[in-house]
Order: sequence, then structure tokens, then C-alpha cells
Amino acid sequence: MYVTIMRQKKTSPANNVTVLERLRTAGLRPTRQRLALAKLMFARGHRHVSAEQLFNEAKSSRVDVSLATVYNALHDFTAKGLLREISIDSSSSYFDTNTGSHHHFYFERSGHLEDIAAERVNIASLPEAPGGAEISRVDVIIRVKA
Amino acid sequence: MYVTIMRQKKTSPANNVTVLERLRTAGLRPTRQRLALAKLMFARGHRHVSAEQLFNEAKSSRVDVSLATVYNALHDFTAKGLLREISIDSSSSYFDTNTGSHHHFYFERSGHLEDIAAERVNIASLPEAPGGAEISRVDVIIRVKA
DNA sequence: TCTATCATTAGAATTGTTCTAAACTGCTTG
DNA sequence: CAAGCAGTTTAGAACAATTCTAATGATAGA
Ligand SMILES: [Mn+2]
Ligand SMILES: [Mn+2]
Ligand SMILES: [Zn+2]
Ligand SMILES: [Zn+2]
Repeated sequence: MYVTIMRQKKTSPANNVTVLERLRTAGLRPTRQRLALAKLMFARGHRHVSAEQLFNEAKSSRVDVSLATVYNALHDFTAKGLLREISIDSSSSYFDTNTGSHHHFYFERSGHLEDIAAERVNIASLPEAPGGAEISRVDVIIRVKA
Repeated sequence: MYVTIMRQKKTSPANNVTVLERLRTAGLRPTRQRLALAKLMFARGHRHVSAEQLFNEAKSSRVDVSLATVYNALHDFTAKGLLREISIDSSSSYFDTNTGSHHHFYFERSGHLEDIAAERVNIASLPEAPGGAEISRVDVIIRVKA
């Protein structure tokens, strides 16, 4: 048997390569599941996605992964700096494909998050952390009644 | 039977009156449970308390309330503006006795929250909310590696 | 190709929180 | 000071997000 039939959904080769390289560079084995999930996450622009959402997208795309794998992948990606985890509404957490410095609008009615470029928030001064502790990041969340 | 024996833990009358008035003013019936919980919450300075924490404090103080009542009270207090709910770590939410405008240090290791007076954070400029939506509040969270 | 290591999985378990529906209590009215 | 109703409390069940378990499967280096 020398023929392998490829029946995977077609995606742009460039996209494939990019995602594969991103995983390898991050030190993550590019398994079938992680590749598929990473493609779903990173294909379109920046997003704020919950585990449940990604799990459903996977199902819709006929990517057969378990929910545990979705959580594992999201946490692994986060640990390697490919994603950032955000908890605003304590009901569930979002994974942000935008890992650069930025802030958020939070639409209270819908629970939706929208990025704010770092430059659009001008912080003139901040207090120093108690005991000179290191600041790991500053999050600004603008809660909007909408 | 004309004698009612009072075996409640003694608290300063002033404190009692204050808490009772706060509940009444807020439009909340000052029930035995709410009074006890409000006293625990507001007795010492500003705090960030989880439902579980308050439930345990109640037990320690021999205040016999159910966990459902703790949740009900915390949410009722929040709805009436006596508390403010904060969700940073998605594992559970905190209730903040400081309802004025202020910000927070978040100690990532311990999960502890510490207030920052509003004046200590100087925001020079903020973007307008999309569609001119009303901003309900701006939260600044300084995450500290400690 | 072999194999150690790492990843995936189904389903059970855990945890914070909410729901249910019955018992109870604060408050107003007569 | 009843009576009675709306608002409250409660035990425990139910829920939903997430994590764990332990067995199976895949990856990558030798
Ligand atoms: Mn998480
Ligand atoms: Mn809540
Ligand atoms: Zn974002
Ligand atoms: Zn606070």
C-alpha cells in the first residue's frame, strides 16, 4: 500500500506551514489535534474564544477532538505564549489570540470582548507594586452598558 | 413567657445600628442572617471576600446560615450597591466592600487583591466606547508576580 | 524500526454557583 | 396584637465549567 488518501479539508498550504511552525517554535509537538485547533484559533484575525466555543467550532469543522484536548491545547498554547487567558465574567474564561500589549472593552449585556490598542489608553502614572514586586502586566477593562 | 433571653454575641450598639440602617436604607429587610453577614463583611475595613470565605467566617462566629443565604445576601448587597463583585481569577468571584472608584493589585501567586486609590492611577486618555455606548466603569488591574 | 516520552480520550470527579420548593419571618393593616 | 402576604431562608438537588484518571495512541529521536 503506497497510496495515502488525504481527505482532510483543504486549507492554504501557507497557513498550514505557519501553524505547524508556530507550534514547533513554541516547543509543542504538532499533533493532528493541536494543528487543527490552532488553525481554527488563528485562521481569522484576533479573537476571544472560550473552550466551549472552540470545541463547537471543531465539531462543526468535523475535527474530532475531545473536550479535554481542547482544554489541554488552550492551556498549553497559553503556557507557551501563543494565547493569553482572560477571566472577566467568572462564568468562563476566554482565550485571546492577541498576545501583544492591549486592553479591552467588555460589553456587559452580551459578554463580548473587543480589543483596544495599547496606544489608545494613556496611563500617565501607576503606583509601584508593594514591596517592589515585579508587575507582570496591567489590564484595563472598560465595561460598557451594551 | 415574657422573658426573651438574648444570647447573641455582643457587638457595639453603634455597629449594630449602622448595619441595620445600611440595610434599611438600601431597601433590604434587616433579617437576622443579613445583619450577621453584613456585620462580618463591614466590621473591619475594606475587604475582598469570596462566598466560601464569608460562609466559613459565619461558621466560626456561630452564625448559622446556609450557603445559599450567603450567596443570596452577597448578590442582594451587590444589587443594592453595598458591595461590588469582582472576577479576576475565573475560579471564584470576590465581593469588594469598597464600592467607591478604585483599582486593584492582583497578586498572582496568592490570588490576593489589594486596593489602589483611584488617584494613584492617572489615566490621561481613554477611547470612546463603540457606538457611543455608555461606560459603566473602568477597571485597572495591576497583576503582580508575588 | 524501536521505544521512551508526550498527547489524547471517555468518562468520572470536583468545584463554585444556582435552583427548587417548602418552611419561616418581618412588616403592614385592621 | 392578630392575620396574612410578600420577601427570606434553607437543604439538598441540579448545573456548568473545568480538571482528573488511567488507559490507549502518536511523535520523534536513536
Ligand atoms: Mn484555566
Ligand atoms: Mn455571582
Ligand atoms: Zn484581546
Ligand atoms: Zn477593592
